[in-house]
Amino acid sequence: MSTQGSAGKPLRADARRNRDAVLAKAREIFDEGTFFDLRFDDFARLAGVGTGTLYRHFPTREALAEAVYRKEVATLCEHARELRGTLPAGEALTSFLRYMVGYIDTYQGLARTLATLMATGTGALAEGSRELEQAVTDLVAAAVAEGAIRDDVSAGAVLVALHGIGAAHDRPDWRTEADGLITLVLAGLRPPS
Amino acid sequence: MSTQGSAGKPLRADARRNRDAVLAKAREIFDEGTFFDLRFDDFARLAGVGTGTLYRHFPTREALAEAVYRKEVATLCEHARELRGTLPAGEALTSFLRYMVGYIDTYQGLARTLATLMATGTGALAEGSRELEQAVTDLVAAAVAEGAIRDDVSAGAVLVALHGIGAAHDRPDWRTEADGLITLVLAGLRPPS
DNA sequence: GTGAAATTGGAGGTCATCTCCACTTGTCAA
DNA sequence: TTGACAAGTGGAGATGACCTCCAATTTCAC
Repeated sequence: MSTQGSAGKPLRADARRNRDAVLAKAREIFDEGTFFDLRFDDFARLAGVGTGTLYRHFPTREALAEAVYRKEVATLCEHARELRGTLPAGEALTSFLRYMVGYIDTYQGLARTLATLMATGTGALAEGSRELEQAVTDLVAAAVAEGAIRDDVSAGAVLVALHGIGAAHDRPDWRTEADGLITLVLAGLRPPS
Repeated sequence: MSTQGSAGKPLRADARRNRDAVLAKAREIFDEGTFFDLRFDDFARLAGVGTGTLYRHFPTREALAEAVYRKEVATLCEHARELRGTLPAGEALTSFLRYMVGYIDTYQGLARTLATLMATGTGALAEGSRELEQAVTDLVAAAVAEGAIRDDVSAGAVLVALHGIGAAHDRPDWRTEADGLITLVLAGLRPPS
């Protein structure tokens, strides 16, 4: 955990303590999926800080969400890199897409929160999204280079599918449908022989 | 255009006029994509009615959105049925999916509004969604029956893909990616020979 | 230890949402 | 046509969430 805020300036000890407390509580509430149901003021109380402090560290709800989201994305990207290093590119891509579904399934609340954020579309997620996007793009590019998948469809198409899976997670039969979509996409990606 | 409200009770002439005025203005603003940026009170002014009247007819923003959305969905479903009647099932499905992308492309504002609504997930869209879902399910079932596509993936998977396309419409390269995803899904749907 | 600078936290201003009800308009039977 | 009652209207104002501001407090370099 870094000793500085998002701007790079070193924070005073008490400031850092408070910032971390807020982040920890936010992550907790993210997981519960109630992040958007809570009054922002009450949230400050829950984290044990005053509203002023909360607003100083995170000027908007979205800014806070983004801070939490960044850690998640970092973890996912890390996993993508690992796969990339240990498997043939085609399998790495397959494995990663399956992993994403499982990940979203496990952290349903998080998925709900993220879906809301994306749709509200304040662009707060731009940076985190770009990182994840890059990871998927790399996997796809590598698979194309190996000839494991067709080369006439962009990685963006796969990302849109993932976006849909994340956004639709409240469907009753979500897991089956998500797995099914990944199956379709992977089948569709096979190079025409 | 019906002469009654959503509950089925016949409305008085002035009530119907107001309701229609609100709906017409709502549709307009839907298209602009600013539906969620507007104060609900101001919206009443724009439609030429008092706030009380607005709230009487549509208790929430979502209720209003749903009323507009229903018409759109009805149009889309009608188109699906037409295709279903004039083309072989496999082609009807292909055509419909391509059509949906074009439709969303044309009505970007509408897409943005719908994406927000879905993510906010008040369930207000449940009924309209179900109708659209049924249309796609029918197309898929018919194609399976004809042996035009594989039978081991549910229509839900296709819907999730569509959901993603609708939700991701703000991506810079959206149109290409959406077309690409449809291509992948269609290719993935081909029966393993 | 001391002073300067950074940080805190909650009281209160601001503004969108929604309710309420005195008044207006439409409907229908005679 | 007219009267009387039901249905509908609309905007003033209550409500409550969001965010700002600044006096008091804490940290840290010297």
